[in-house]
Amino acid sequence: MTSTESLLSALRQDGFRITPQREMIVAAIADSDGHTTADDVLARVRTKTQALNLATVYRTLELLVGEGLISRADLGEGRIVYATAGHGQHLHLVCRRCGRVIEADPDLLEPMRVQIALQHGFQPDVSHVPIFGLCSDCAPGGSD
Amino acid sequence: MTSTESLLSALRQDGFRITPQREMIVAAIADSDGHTTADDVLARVRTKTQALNLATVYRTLELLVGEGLISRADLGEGRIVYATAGHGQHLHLVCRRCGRVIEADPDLLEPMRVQIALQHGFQPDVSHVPIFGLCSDCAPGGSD
DNA sequence: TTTACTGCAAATAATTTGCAAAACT
DNA sequence: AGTTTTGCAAATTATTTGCAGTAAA
Repeated sequence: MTSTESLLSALRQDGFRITPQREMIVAAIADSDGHTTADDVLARVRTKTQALNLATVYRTLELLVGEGLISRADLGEGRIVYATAGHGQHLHLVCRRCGRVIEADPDLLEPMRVQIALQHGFQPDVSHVPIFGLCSDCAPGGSD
Repeated sequence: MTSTESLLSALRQDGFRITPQREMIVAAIADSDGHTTADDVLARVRTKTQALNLATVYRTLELLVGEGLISRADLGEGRIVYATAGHGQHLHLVCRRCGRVIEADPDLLEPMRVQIALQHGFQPDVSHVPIFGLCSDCAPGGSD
């Protein structure tokens, strides 16, 4: 079963209706390799049909996040990205200067996650963690 | 020398003018225990005088961040907080559900920071790191 | 048939910007 | 005096919302 199908059936099970718009939105999220924005979802769907409004994208994204079916990461500067929950963990290194987003090994978060859970009873959303800073190209005093 | 004074002299050294507005804004940031928003800065200053416009707050905050004199952290949902750079490191645990922000030991970041630097040449802004998730009160299946 | 969902357009809200007046150096 | 900075108000951008029509179940 594709991830699109499982997301849709989860929605249906929770009593929500499956509309063409929702199908297309979910497919667009699943298609993206795991990082989409509201705008991007609209653009992807619009390559196929005009039958989708941005407001609907927002509403559907909100619905999916609320149902825990997709995760949401705030990369700063209004950049909010979504990914299917089954897509695995992400550690995004977001460059404050050039805006570049680098993927790092999410296992690096494990020790910290465990300690935070132990010390504060806080459950970090390790599925999608943004870390801000400067990439090698933008860092001052770098070796380049 | 207070941190307010050092920030102002740094500004002056870089060729910027010291205005009453900038003095008040810098003092407000230093006064706050290290976490302020643009709105909060305006409110703090407004308790003393009306001679300050929100646009000026934004411009000054941007200036200070650009000069590296204060750090800026995006806590999501439009919550952007500022802190004086000399205020030490912060690890914010931001609850996605209730919005609570818990302070954690920034040393927890060290191992990850080192690995990220080694593996990607990326320099995380460890002065102010937000981690999103669910606090003990909001986490499902918690022990409460 | 019933009620949820969608599209449209207007409403929000936070931040940014142009420009003339005011003020730092 | 000369240039930067400020205040004001309008512009911008992303997101949200009301409402009436459309469609899933």
